[in-house]
Amino acid sequence: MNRSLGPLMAFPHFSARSPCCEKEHTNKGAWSKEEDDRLIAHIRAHGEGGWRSLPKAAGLSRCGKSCRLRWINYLRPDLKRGNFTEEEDELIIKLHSLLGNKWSLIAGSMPGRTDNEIKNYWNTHIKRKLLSRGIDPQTHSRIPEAAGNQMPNVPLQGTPSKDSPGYGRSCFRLPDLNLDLTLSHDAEPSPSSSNYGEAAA
DNA sequence: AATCCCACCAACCGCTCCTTG
DNA sequence: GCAAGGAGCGGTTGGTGGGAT
Repeated sequence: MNRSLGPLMAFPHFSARSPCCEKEHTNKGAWSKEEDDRLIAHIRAHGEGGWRSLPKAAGLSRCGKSCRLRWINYLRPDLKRGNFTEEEDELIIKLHSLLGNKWSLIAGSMPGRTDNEIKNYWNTHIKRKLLSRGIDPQTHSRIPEAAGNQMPNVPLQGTPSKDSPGYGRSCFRLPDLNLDLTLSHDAEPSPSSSNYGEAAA
């Protein structure tokens, strides 16, 4: 991580934030079947949200963040799981070239897949796949010494960054991809933004 | 059979963003 | 406009299983 940490990092005990939970009294590590069942039962009864208070209400000795992660990445009923298809591979590559490491945005375009799953898959499979094609996984441009003819060295268009003007509200397009990604805080998820399946085909 | 190495992935950590009062 | 707290995100770590030696 290369975020500006500020002077407080030298003095962690002066953190401006209280911890999200009392770590001495929370379980860590792998979830047991019983914990999963409790979490599922609670969310079925009360719905998602209120993660901070959920552990107590559900009778779990877990941090709220941990509960949220477990639900989103593993317990949610609409998860697809299983191997990624070749089409999904290509879609991830294209979306990553467009959006960078915005895993949640990429996951938003891939129903049934989670940001964590995609991130892991990227780091373990796709990075290597691109390198073997002579493509830099971060820039999506050709690696000079591995020059082949796999891909024209086209500069990326509109790869967003927090420092770029209009971040979060811009429209990005990729020439060979039939995408119209309008990123807007107040935009409704529109059917027109769900044509990624066609684009990947 | 033992051990080492590597790939995979669930989960954690620390940060920023967003909402609310 | 500001501060505080909750939610969400992305990077990283650690445990585990399988293949190689």
